[in-house]
Amino acid sequence: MFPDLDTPAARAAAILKEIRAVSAGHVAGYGEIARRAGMPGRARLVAQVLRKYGAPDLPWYRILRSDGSIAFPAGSSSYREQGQRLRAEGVRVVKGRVVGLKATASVDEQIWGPA
DNA sequence: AGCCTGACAAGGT
DNA sequence: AACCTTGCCAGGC
Repeated sequence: MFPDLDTPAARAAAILKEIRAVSAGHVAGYGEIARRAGMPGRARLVAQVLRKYGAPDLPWYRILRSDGSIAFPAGSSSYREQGQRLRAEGVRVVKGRVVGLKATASVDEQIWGPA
C-alpha cells in the first residue's frame, strides 16, 4: 500500500515535506501546513513535529501563527533567532509579528508572500 | 483507558 | 491590536 497517514512517522514526514515547500521570503501558518499535509485541524501536530524533528536544513522559521506572529515566548533565544532569520530573507518583522506580506492563496489561508 | 500537555485556531470583548 | 475562553487532537506517560 501507499504510505498513508496512519502512523506518527508518516504524518511527520508529510508535515516536514510541506514545511520544506515554503520558499524563501514566504511564510505560512501552522494550520495551513497541516491542511496542505492532508490533516486539517491539526495545527498543534505541526508544532509538535517541529519541536521533535527539527533539522538544520529545515526552514522552521517560516512557520508562524495564523495571525502572523512568532510562536515562541517573546525574548527567548528561539524567538530572536526566528526574527533574525526572517529579516535575513527580506521579511519585515515588527514586535514579533510579520508585516507587509500579502496573501498568496485565498484570504482565509495562512500563507503569505512578498507584497 | 485516562489524564495532561502543547512552536495552535477562532470567536468574542 | 490585545486578551481571554473554548475547541481541538495527536503524543507521551
